[in-house]
Amino acid sequence: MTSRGPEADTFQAPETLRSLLNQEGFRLTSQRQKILDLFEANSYGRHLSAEEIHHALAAQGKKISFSTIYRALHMLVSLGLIQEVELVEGRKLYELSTPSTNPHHHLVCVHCGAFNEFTDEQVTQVSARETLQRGFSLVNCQFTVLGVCPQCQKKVLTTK
Amino acid sequence: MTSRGPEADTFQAPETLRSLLNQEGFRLTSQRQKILDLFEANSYGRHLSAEEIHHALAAQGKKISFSTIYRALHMLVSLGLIQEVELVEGRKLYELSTPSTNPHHHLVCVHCGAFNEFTDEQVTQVSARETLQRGFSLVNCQFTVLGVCPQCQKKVLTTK
DNA sequence: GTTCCTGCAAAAGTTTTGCAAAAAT
DNA sequence: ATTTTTGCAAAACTTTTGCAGGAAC
Repeated sequence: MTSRGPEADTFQAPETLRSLLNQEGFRLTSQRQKILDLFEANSYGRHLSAEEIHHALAAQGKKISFSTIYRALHMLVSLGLIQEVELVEGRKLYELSTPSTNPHHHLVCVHCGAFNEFTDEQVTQVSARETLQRGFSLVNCQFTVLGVCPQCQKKVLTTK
Repeated sequence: MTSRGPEADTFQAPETLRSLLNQEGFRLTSQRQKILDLFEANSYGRHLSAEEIHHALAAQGKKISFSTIYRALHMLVSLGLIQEVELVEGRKLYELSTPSTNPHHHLVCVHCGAFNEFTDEQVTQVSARETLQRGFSLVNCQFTVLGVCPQCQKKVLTTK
């Protein structure tokens, strides 16, 4: 399995998923379909962990083992369809890929874990510039801003 | 243990380490001293994992248990002396804190794991702006750019 | 002397792997 | 028919925790 690199930044229409997989020597299984469906149903900035995927599918009566989930996630990452982000410690999250010209970033509350997303042209430009300067090819960038959200600021003040 | 927040961004001279700890109800132990020494000896952008700390200290004939290492790291983070970064998956790295007005960011090769650091005023401004806009207080920000370094680009081309 | 800290060993949590049965091509 | 994929169970890996003995204050 090799990464497809930065050019793989457009979504695949559902009907082409099978041929995309077959093209790479993979097979379209109901498990993989369900997992990708879940991402697409949650496309508005939802991040999913393996645990959340397992739970959500179980709730729909579709039990998929963790090994299958992890293997599917790795495959989807290697195809460039989803990306790994690490907002929460000790656990990987996955989200649908966005075009590399328009990555989005995260503002996370260190107390409650709530997060906002934002896009920023300047940040995108910086990633392009830094990679170019050093001869790297750009794969992806993650900008995570950690702070304390307004609600938690109040809590902290009143608790102490 | 509570976070000291963004104001805790100046280094403590070694002789004041004890009083800093005592002030917070902690004690200065040889283990904690050794761990912090290691960070200071590696201050030029070195990131250390718990495993690397354990190994480095063992090499100096100073065996410290993982539980002690992890507990010390947590304490040093809560005091604002070091910070957690997640460049490599599934493992936390720690580095000496830098002033919050001058955070540095990372350009990581997804193939070999090599990384460069850089600072960027624009990125710093964006983090300040985003937190302000949403009423968050800024704790820290991590900008990680993933790419393929020049050496690995050559390897990939010749191997395929 | 009291309180905090260390080390051990065991546990917890997430992710990975080997293997036989099942499914996709 | 062949090759990939799944599910299970077990392992691997990093990190956390309980507790008795030891160190710092």
